[in-house]
Amino acid sequence: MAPTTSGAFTAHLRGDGTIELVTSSPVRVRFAPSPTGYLHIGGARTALFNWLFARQCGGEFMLRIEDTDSERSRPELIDVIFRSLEWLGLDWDGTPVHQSERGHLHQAAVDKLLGTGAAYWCDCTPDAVKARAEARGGTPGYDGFCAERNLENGDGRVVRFRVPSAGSTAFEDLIRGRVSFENENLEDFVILRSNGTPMFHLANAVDDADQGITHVVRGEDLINVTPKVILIREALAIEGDLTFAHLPLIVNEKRQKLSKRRDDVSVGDYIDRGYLAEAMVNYLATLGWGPPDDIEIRPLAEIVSLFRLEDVNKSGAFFDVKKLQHFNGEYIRNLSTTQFVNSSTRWLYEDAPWPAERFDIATFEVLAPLVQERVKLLSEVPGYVDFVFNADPIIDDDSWQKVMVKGAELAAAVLDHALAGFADCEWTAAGLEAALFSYAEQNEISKGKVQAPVRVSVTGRSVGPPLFESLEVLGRDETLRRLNAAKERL
RNA sequence: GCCCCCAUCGUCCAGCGGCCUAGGACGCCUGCCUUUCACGCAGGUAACACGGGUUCGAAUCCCGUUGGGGGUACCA
Repeated sequence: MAPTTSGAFTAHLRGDGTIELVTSSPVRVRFAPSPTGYLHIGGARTALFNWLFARQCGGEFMLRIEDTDSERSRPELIDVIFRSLEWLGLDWDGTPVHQSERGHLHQAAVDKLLGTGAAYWCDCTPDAVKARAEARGGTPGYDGFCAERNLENGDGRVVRFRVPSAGSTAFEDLIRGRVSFENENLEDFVILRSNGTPMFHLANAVDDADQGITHVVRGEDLINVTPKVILIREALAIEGDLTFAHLPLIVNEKRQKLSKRRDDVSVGDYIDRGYLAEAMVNYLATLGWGPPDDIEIRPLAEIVSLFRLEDVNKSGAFFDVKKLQHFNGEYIRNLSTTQFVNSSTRWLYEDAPWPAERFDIATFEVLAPLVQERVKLLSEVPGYVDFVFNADPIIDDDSWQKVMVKGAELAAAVLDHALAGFADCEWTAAGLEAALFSYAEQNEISKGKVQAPVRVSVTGRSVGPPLFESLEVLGRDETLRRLNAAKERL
């Protein structure tokens, strides 16, 4: 059960570039989103797996906002990301760190690398780099043009890391085993932009060390940047081990990495559609991992204790909304009625398909249990009760066509029977049932066929909550009025 | 092109050399239950990419092929 740890000491980089070793909790992970978009499914899964790993072994789950690219970062999104994590229930430890506020640490690291010759200034423009690459034969990448020019700081210049020309850089990945890169395939990459801000690799290496991170759990799309981070750590003489675990990507139906613009994957959108956080988290946990006993739907606490980072899959997982919906339906049905009513609030009051003044919570509460066992998404709730809160039912054309037009003869007879029977029957579900189904018995017609015209007349649709309970809530006068209206429309 | 990773039902997981005539879940199909729908219940459909090894024995180990994905930025 014990997670792989790096021991009780963690390298800590001081502002002046020197290193100190500090004791720390055995495991400390971080989720490090870049505020260039909303939190999406992939990020949520990465956060979840980090969180599960930390919570399971009593470690710490930190947050770090990677906003070193001022051009792309959108500060207003940071709060959206926090709120999405809160919605998911992934609580974090300590105060979130913003990389943009730690420029001095990054600068100190760059200075140190410059001082030891592990990095150098470069005045090549991207265009020049590309032009030389094409002249060489199309192999992309920087050619080390400025490596021995001993340039000083200057306008428009960047700092590049001097990658060893020989040897290889490898690391042990908890999920993938040993991953190795030949250094000759790594170009001298930029660590400090010409505008003075640090690049991702540099800030990442420095901050992981400074925050005492022990395990880096992230998407596989970042696996190729790992050797660069390791090279930087080595050049900075950062001690202590960093264990990596690269998670398989979550993919779309074309088996490509989920993309914010191409795929519909914002966590916020799923909140809006009526998914429960518990269902989302539970489903996400089954993407790339499965419990040993094959029981997929279960409390988070159990997942926390069963989860093993080492058991995570290596291959990409398709985000199957159908299966998510099934999970959601299960979670909705497991709610208490009160919880269900509370969870439905925004669909009852905000974008409800009825005039606000006609809505009555007490009436809804009567129907709620019947609705609860039928919906897979909370956004479906209004569709089951709108007939009560609208002055007239919204007639569904297909339903009307099928039941009231094609079955016009039966519909007319049933309506007459209902009108007569409902006029003085006991106004309870049982009383209504007896009054209507006496027609089915007398004429030897299935109850299903008999209830259909009444349902369509009163609710507008051929599907919905149980009919007699619905009528009971609607009331005698309104029911008779709608039955008459439908009869005239026949 | 080059680098890295991956490969079991349509999909998500189980399987870690014999318990596999490959198990569970979603989906789909059948039936039952039933006032519609949904739930529930009982069934069914459907996979070890291919080729070589290793081994008494391979879905499981090794190599290759093919296929897929990720990366290849002064994004992260």
